[in-house]
Amino acid sequence: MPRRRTDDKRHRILQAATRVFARKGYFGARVSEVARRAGVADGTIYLYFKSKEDILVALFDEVMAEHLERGRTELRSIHGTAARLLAIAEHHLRLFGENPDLAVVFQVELRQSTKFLERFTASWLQDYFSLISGVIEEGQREGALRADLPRKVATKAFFGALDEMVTSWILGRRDYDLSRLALPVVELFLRGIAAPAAARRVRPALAAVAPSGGK
Amino acid sequence: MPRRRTDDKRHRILQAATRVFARKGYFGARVSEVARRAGVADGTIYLYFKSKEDILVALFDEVMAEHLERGRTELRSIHGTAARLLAIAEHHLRLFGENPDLAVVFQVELRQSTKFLERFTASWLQDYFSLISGVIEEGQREGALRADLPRKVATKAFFGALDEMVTSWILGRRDYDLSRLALPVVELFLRGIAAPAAARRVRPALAAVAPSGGK
Amino acid sequence: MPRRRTDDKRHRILQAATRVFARKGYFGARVSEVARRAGVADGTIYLYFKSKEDILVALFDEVMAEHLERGRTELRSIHGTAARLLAIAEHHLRLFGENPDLAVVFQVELRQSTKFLERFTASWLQDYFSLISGVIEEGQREGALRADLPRKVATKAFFGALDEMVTSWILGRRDYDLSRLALPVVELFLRGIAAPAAARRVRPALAAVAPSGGK
Amino acid sequence: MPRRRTDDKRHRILQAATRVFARKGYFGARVSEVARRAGVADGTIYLYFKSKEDILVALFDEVMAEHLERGRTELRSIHGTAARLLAIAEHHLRLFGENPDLAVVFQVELRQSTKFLERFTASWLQDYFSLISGVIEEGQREGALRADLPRKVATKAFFGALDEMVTSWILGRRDYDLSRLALPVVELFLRGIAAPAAARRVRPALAAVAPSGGK
DNA sequence: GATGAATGAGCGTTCATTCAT
DNA sequence: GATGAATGAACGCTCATTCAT
Repeated sequence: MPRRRTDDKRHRILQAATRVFARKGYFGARVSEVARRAGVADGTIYLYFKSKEDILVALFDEVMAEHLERGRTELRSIHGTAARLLAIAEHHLRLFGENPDLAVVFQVELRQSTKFLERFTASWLQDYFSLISGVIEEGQREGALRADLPRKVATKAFFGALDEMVTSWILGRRDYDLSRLALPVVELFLRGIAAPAAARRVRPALAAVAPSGGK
Repeated sequence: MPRRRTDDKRHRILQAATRVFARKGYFGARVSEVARRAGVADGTIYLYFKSKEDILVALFDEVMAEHLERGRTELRSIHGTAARLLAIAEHHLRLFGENPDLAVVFQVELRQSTKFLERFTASWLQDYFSLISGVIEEGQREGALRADLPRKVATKAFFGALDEMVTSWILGRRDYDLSRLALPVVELFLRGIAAPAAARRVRPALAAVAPSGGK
Repeated sequence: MPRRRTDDKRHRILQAATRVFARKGYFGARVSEVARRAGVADGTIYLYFKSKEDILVALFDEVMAEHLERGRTELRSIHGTAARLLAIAEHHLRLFGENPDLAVVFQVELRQSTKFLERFTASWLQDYFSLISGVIEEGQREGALRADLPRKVATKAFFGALDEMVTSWILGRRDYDLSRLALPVVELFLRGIAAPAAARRVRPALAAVAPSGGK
Repeated sequence: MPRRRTDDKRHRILQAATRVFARKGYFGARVSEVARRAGVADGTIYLYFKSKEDILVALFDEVMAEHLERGRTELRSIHGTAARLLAIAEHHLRLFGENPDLAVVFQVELRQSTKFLERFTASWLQDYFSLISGVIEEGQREGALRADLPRKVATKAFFGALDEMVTSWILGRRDYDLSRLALPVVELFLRGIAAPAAARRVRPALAAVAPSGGK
């Protein structure tokens, strides 16, 4: 598949931007540094992107489009709720574990302002939540998952847990394989951390203390 | 404990900063706007804070110090792992649910750059993680919690889930009581989402598909 | 009349701008050069003016307001159409003859774009035309001036003649006193250049050749 | 005289430039817009013109060369000072009245900087002034025009009057035939605006008030 | 000749910070 | 302590011009 010279240049700019945004932060990043690293002139950037912000947006849109597409494709051949959730988790953790710069951009830089975050939430995060939520719903229909927990909360908790794994890894020494955490996260999500013997007492215990327990 | 007039000014600056940072983002916020809103001159800000960044750091340090202190105090009078986790979750969600501007600053603005995020992780997040981790450890010692899950992963997952509740709430319409989510989050954390009958099959099912399952 | 420090600074910026705009042209002028010449920092300019363009506009508005005001005041004590027209002409030519930089800005830089020119026409030029036109009208009422020429054309011709004196002087060696031209210009305007004996034949002669002569 | 294909392209560029310069101003005009409008590639412009500035210069040189040439030719068959001045005025006003874009460029854009204006003055304006001045001189020799007015001042006044007719027309609604003004302008130039009875008193009246009257 | 992608110098403007009052 | 006018370094972006094809 031959790439047009043009696509190559665009790609190099995105790569350079990922690197620079990850190291300096979006606001700290200089367009001229992105250009230098991409091996193009400053002005060339503006032949491919409308503005500095547009680079960030394109970066995230394109990565996410591909990530989601791959996720959906893979899920087609995987059956069973547990296996599917594990696949999602591994995908997620692998994507960022293998691209730490990308991880930094997604975990940190993209959340720079509610503006970006809202855009990001409005587009791919919704899709991602749908993907997860769909798997959960299916599990509930099949009886593999409990139906007495709000699905939305469960979806967010699952995503939040994965997200925090990535964030912690990024900010830490990154000296372990991030995707290895998929298994414990999914297991925790499915079985909880309560000891089996204690599990049946969880609900009454919580009900006793929760401020809304009386309702 | 009488407050000096001076402390009042400092406090007003922090309040104004919370508001402005929440609305405009840290980089979009203007020191002069913070000053205006605080009812002081631009230069006055620098009598109380070293720099714009210092305002953000002070903001977060002080809020967190108080939050953690209150959390620790409260935990002394609460017993039982489930109840303690619920207390932490409620505390967390109530703090931000009652202070949306603060929530925006903590969820979004503080994560603007790895620099801030690292500082934030290095200080109070470590303490917060210790608090959670301590409760989990105690639960494991007492037999209330399983010990076959990495405690660190569980801690991060718990925090990540809470964090995501806050982020979603901020970015959404904020038309529900955030702290109400404490109960389902804790219950999910403790019991998992797998149906009781299916729960015992989770581990073998995962082991069968996990790439690292053979280990 | 004590000047506030602030007014002094503003004034210095306008003076510096006049100089720089005259020498380099508006587009060729650098804001930093204006600042340097005014002895202020670049940013200080923006405490007094909204933008580079605003400097030009303020320059012209203020000079013209003063010029017109003085012109109107002086005319009050001058009687007779010829004397009044002469006063206007001398005022005009003296203003620019004594301030060549100002002249350059007004004759050249201000006409840089229809945008400026329209603004300039809409505001003070209208007033200036009214001033001239008023004197002509009065002369016609008093019988000192012919009424068989369109007053608007006469007004523009008078102004155009003065304007061209200034432009030519600016572009030339400036080695004569510009205001000395007031007298011949006014005399020409009043009596025309035709020899008295030939004057009465002008109209028939023109009528014979003018394309619209038949009407 | 067959035109090479090449000349056509050059011509289209000049036409496009006239349009764009008139609408956006020289500095506001983009070379790429001129290219687009001319239907050529950006780079092609530089095969025909050395620079953006060169386009403007060529535009004006070529229009003026043709205008002057036509003017001179026409004057050969016109006799009588009044008729000749009228011919010049009509030519002038018709040229611009029929080409408003050209008028804008000549009245406004060309005067953008002393640099352009000086060049313009040095070349064709001198020729134009010579043309007018020649007619006046001839008139004076023949006794049709007074000789007691500085010829240079009269020339500039005549040109200035025409010039102002064009400028006013451009900036106004352009809802009348510009060339119709030739007749009143020439008549004014020849006979002046003073009422015949008052005309003989003009000189003494002016002498009485002119600051240089005592000389 | 013609193209148009690429270049990179250049500048108006912003705003955190300072400091004379 | 408090002020707010002044500072000036810093940068995203534009666009006339070039040149490999």
